[in-house]
Amino acid sequence: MTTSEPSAAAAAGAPADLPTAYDAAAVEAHWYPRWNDAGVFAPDMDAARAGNKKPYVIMMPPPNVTGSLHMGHALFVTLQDLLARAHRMRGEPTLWLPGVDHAGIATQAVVERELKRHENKSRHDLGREAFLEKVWAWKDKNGSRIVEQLKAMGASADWSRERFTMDDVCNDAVVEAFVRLWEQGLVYRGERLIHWDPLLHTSLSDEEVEYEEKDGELWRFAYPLKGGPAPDGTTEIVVATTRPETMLGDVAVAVHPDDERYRAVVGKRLAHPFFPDREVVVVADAFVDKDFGTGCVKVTPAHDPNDFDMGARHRLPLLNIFTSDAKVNEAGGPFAGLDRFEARKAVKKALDELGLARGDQKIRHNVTISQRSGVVIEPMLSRQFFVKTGGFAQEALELVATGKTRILPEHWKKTWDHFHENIRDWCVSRQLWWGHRIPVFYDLTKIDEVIEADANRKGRETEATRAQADGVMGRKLLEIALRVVDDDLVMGKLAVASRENLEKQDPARWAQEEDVLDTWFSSGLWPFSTLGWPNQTEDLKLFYPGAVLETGSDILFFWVARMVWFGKHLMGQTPFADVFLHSIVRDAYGKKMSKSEGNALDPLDVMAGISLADLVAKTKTYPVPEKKLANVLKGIEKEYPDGIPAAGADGLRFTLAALSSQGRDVKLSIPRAAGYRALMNKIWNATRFALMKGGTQDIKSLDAVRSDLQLADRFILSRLQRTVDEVGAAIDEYRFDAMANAIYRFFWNDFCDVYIELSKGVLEGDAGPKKEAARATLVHVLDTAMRLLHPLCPFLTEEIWQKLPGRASRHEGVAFCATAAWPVADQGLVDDDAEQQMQLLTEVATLIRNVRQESGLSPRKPVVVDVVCKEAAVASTLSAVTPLLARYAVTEALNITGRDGYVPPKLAGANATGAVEVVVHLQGHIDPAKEKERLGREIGKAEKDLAGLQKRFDNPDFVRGAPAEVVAEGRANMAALDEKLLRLRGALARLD
RNA sequence: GGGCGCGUAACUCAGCGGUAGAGUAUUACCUUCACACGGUAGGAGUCACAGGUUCGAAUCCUGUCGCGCCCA
Repeated sequence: MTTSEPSAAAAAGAPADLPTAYDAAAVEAHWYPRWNDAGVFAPDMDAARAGNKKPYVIMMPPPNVTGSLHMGHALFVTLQDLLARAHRMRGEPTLWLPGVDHAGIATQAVVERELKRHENKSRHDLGREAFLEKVWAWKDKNGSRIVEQLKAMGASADWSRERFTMDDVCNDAVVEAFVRLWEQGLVYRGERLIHWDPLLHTSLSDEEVEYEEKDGELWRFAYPLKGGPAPDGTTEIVVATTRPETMLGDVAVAVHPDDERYRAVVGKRLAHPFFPDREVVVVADAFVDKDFGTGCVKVTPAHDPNDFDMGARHRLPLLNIFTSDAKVNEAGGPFAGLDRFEARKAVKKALDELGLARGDQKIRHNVTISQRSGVVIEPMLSRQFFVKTGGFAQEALELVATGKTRILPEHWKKTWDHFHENIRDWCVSRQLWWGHRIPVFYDLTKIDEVIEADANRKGRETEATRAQADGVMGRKLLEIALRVVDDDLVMGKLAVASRENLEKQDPARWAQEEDVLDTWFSSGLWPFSTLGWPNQTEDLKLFYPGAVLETGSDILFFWVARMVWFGKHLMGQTPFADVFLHSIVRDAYGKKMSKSEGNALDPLDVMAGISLADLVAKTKTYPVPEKKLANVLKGIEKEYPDGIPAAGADGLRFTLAALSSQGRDVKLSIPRAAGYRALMNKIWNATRFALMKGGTQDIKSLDAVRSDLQLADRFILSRLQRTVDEVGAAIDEYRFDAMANAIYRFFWNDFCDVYIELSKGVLEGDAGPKKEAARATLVHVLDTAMRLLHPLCPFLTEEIWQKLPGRASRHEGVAFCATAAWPVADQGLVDDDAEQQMQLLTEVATLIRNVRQESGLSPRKPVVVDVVCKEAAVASTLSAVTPLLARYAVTEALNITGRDGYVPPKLAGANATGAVEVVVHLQGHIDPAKEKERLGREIGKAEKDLAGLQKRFDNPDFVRGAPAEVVAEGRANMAALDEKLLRLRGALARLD
């Protein structure tokens, strides 16, 4: 590293040549590679090894390789980068580890779609190996886009440690984790009802499905009783269903045990209209809702979760009626081959023709939708691999309950608990190719033995024994065996989990499981797989566990929970002390941003700016439904009539942080972003001012001028210390909005509006200690403020910090703002007196400005003003700063006087607080009528305030019950208002 | 059906027991030599509604309505 690194603009010439507007794009392009090349983003390994300061570690939530930057990414980059940069500046060895996720289903779907479009082939046409080659090629070509975009936002992640969930390091961790869980009995293979996506041909986890409320039809039909009427004369049972086609798989009808209406039929047999020899029995089960529909529920255990449970309770058979495409299979007799929705029509028609239809009614009901493909999920009975979640859930609940892992904002704790208290085992196998192939191997030499054992146990021949008899062998036989043989036999005799690829070693004997693991299995290992686990690497020792996991609340279950389970189980401790969940970025109307809604804003467009025309053109490329498009475009034209102005990376970051409160969503407001973008420019120009007016030569250190500091200097330095504390606390509490606001207030209101305005006089005046003090203060404040703002706005602050004169002596051997020391408040500079005096000064100035402005005086017209003080202390305070006040309020002559013997001029405008009355000489300018009107308004306001206060004091309990200081404050305010009113009324009287 | 969050100025949001705040927008004036992505001054809110607790409620409690999200 070198301190003589010239910045782009510094090289361009003298500070006075700085452009008058901040050019974000140029600055951003300039600094990012310099930081990166200098190794700023990597943790300080020596410090980490020394162990004096605890390393600060954040694992970046790996974006999908298929993805491109969206607002959710922009938000997490902003917040995580902010944390990483702040802690790095605090001297903590900081690791922010980035990476990308292979995103199994999403990526495979994208490549399959491309394959179909360009070559009109399916993945099966290519075969597993060739297809995977395609996916890897696609990943290599497109996978870096998202990384480049993260960098464009300023992400100070350690790219030298970047990981991919399917690289060798992560892959080893997945295999190791799976094998361990298998050996511990925490993974099992079993036949369960799972969510089946008939389009993607794979199982999904409980978390990968969504429920959508839709209009539907509750359709009724009758099952006739077998063997004649029941004792009470009942001849049929009418059931109501939204899925008539599933009656092909019905094995029972259930009624509530307490339901008088059906007491006589419980235990009776019903006639299945299409399968006379099939048993359909009436059972009593408390699950049934007596008041829903007819109070009778058809039971299809193989295609409905509730029915599955009921089936288990009543030992009912499972009858699968669908193929993997969700078409009716051979069990559906005459309906075999029909798609489930066609089958619905056909079944209804057939039942109608049999005279069994019993009417219908409209109903709103929930339909289960695949989050991945959007099609209706089919609950299917299937053999899959599951992770036992009971133990993990207990540990997860405990970690959070005891505070070993904190979930923030706290209201998410309940959601966490609820999820873990109701969790079911996790289906981790996916019928995909892209992903981690499950490291389970089947021993082909044992197939015959296992099949026979299975048949013996069942006491009948099976599909497998028949296949054996037909001479089927090897993998073909394995496939059948895996479908048929009891799972405990497979687990116990046929299958092993192995770290070695047994199939590669001995393909004649071993065959690897075809399925891959759920993407979240590998993501769950992310906090330690990325550090080299299971190898005991130095990184793993130094950087596990992490400090905080920052991510979107939408993946609390998918990801965070899994990391906690695996981290606790495999590493022995929670992977992070804090979980901070940021809100979901929504549009101005609170809708989730989504391309198909047409309301997605591209962070890059907000950074670089985009015209209305381009924005419209871009939206047209989004998959917005035809019907909606016109409305969406109209909305855009209304929302962004002038397009979106370029906010720069820093502007976007500041906006996202400022808007990220503790609520549940962030509504991105472009007008508000414009305000924060203006702040960037304001900061830039304040720097221009400092360099132009303060000069760059021989800036003294603050210590050297400490005894020469004037009121304005002391004021801004005091405010700076408070801001340093506020910002530090805000970061520690994850109150990023508070951080942004504290800086905004300090920079705009305190530094620019007050300090710079007041220091102009000194800076333009003669050389001397006061000027030296002001120059030193100016630079010191900018230097500190830039470091304070750096985590949030790294580019702007680096650019400015580099330009500040005397930097080398203040920060010896430090090359970047990014590596400079984090500001620490100097309590010796906190100065209540200075702040109070400055407040008095600005108040008085505002009184004067108010009078002159409301009187219609030209702002540049100097006026004569008397400031009449009630107390001598106030008078002396103001007298000491007369030049400042005169400048601030643009007065020609300023007379600070006591009240005794003061005679106001005949024609004057007046204003007052409790402490002072300002009298503005207005001869020749005044319109007495207007002035009276203005005074009347002022009096009215004061009276209203006074009345409010008076009301409190009218209640005797207030004085008795309220704390003394509140009462005292109220009294003081009342006295001040009384005084103010007295002065204003006096001024009004003088005008008559 | 259960849970969570939110309803404060025209918009986006802070405040969460002591007389209502910010940014944007808006009105008037200002091409003042850091910045018109600017300055100065102003206008703008029965803090969703109804009860309750309290000397005092936007803030705590209960209920109602509306919006959003999550889980069944």
